[in-house]
Amino acid sequence: MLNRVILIGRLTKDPELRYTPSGVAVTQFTIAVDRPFTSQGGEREADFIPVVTWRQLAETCANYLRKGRLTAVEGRIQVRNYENNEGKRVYVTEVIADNVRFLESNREGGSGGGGQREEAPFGGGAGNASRSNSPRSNQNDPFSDDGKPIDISDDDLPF
Amino acid sequence: MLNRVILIGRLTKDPELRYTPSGVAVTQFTIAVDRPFTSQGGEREADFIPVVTWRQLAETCANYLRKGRLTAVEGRIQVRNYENNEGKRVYVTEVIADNVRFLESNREGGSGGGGQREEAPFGGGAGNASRSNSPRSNQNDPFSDDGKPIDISDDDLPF
Amino acid sequence: MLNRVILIGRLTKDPELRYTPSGVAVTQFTIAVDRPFTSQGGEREADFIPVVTWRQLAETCANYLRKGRLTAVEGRIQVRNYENNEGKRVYVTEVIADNVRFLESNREGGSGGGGQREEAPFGGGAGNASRSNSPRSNQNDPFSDDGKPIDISDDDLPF
Amino acid sequence: MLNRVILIGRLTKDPELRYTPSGVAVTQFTIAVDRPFTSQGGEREADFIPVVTWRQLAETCANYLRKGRLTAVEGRIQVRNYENNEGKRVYVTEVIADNVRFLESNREGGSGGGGQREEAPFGGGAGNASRSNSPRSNQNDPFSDDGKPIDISDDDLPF
DNA sequence: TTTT
DNA sequence: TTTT
Repeated sequence: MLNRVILIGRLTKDPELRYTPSGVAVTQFTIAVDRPFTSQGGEREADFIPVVTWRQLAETCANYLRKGRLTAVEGRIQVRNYENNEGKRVYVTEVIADNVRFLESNREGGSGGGGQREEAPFGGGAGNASRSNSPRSNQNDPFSDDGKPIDISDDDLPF
Repeated sequence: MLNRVILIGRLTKDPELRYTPSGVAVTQFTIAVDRPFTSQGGEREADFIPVVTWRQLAETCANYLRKGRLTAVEGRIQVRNYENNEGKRVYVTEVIADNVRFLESNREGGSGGGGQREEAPFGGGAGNASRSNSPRSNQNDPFSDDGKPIDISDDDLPF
Repeated sequence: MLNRVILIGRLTKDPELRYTPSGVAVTQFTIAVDRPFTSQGGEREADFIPVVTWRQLAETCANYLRKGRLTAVEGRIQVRNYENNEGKRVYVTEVIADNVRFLESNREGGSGGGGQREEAPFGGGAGNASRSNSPRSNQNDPFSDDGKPIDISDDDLPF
Repeated sequence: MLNRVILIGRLTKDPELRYTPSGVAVTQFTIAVDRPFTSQGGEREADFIPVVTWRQLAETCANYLRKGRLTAVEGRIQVRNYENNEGKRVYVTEVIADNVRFLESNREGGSGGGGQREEAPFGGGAGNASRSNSPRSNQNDPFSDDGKPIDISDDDLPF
């Protein structure tokens, strides 16, 4: 009846833009959110939370977000489940974002390589960009159950 | 850096109160939150979100919450992971609640059987109750990976 | 850059539906939210927070909300200011709601008098109702600075 | 019953640290939060929202926050009211923060003058600093009704 | 596996 | 000015 999440953290990798069979943009990334306390052993800990954005917001995120960037995410928790190849039900919890704020537009030093270097639109979070992303292995993708290709279908389209 | 969740929904079952080896109370339940839209097929859908409470809040929740009750939960997303008996890493996402509001204190008609019928404290959510809960099978526990007993240890203690 | 409010409380009165000069619906009400602690003197206290809804949500709120009803409100804080008749700048803080959940659809006993008794749509908060509201004096309107008629113009239209 | 606010914006001035008669630290500042849309005239607009922090968080904010810094604030809405010198009731709405995150620890260029230049503690938001702040005119203080000294008393102490 |  |  009400389901609201707000996160501030840093991207663990560059975002992944894909398209559903019918051509709708989806971007996934993981945000690392430091916990407000240390573990019993005294180490800093973080939660690694998968985030999904759709349509224009997906394009904008793919365009402007990069690994390491401080980012605010607003959305709702979604719990999907599917049967894996061993016939076992697997639960996947993600945040479906409807608002993403880029809190660092251009990180000093950049993320090293020869990536795109686009400026975020004024204020962050809005925009209407398109982008042809290079293919990428999703071997360590937190969204996919290993051995099973990730499950993006038009059935998952929210709103 | 910031991690905040607010949910309003209904309990899918009575809550489960347990104790860590060192005697700290933990209560788990699942809250069903209706999505704000229907699926492509036109059915109403819901997300089933696991919630964990600790210490005194755990005792209060075990005392006053029951299956079907409308409840507000405030907390943060936590992603735990462990290796299951096949050596595979399993991710468990839960909401660690620090505030729970009982939006229906005594449901008309009750939940049928001969359960406890305690009144919630004025305003809901506060209180300082204790309770000796009868043992309960955790066969259908949504928190446990089947075949693996649930993993409540003092290491999970937050705050 | 991000501005999010979630409130659960009770309406202090029936909501007030009006229309801007160009015919856009606006509904205002005040929600009383109990504080989580008592005052130094030991009394329970509450904050009385003005809420504004626009367009279809305004119509639905006017139709289904009534004094005393437990209600969840999601929106953003807005601070308006204007010059009053003594030339002094007055600040008005309101929550502009984009999501309202009716947590009690039909209160047992009703609100006494011969008011409307409409049932909320399944799940609350959605719906597409229209309603011809009778004129109402705004003598005790919490939104108006006394002596000054309330200031609803098309300039205030959000989104 | 539930009252939660999350804001991300920039400080309009350096924060103001004071002490109640009994010696409790209070820090006030205003955060400017850009609206997600432009006004009818096409200008960017913002809400200027007063924030209050108490005790140790007050000391930390006074120590590390400065005019212009991007900041996340988590708290609750509080509506105080008092009678002004003309016998009129004045309502003051503030966000009482219980969590503040410093999203920019040391702004490039600084705020010009010869202010303190302390580094924020790792991660922002924690800390236990003390500071003797120089007196400051509160002529444009959004918290004070002009002509009336600001009203910080031990009665306002939350939690 | 699920609540109304 | 206020809700239960």
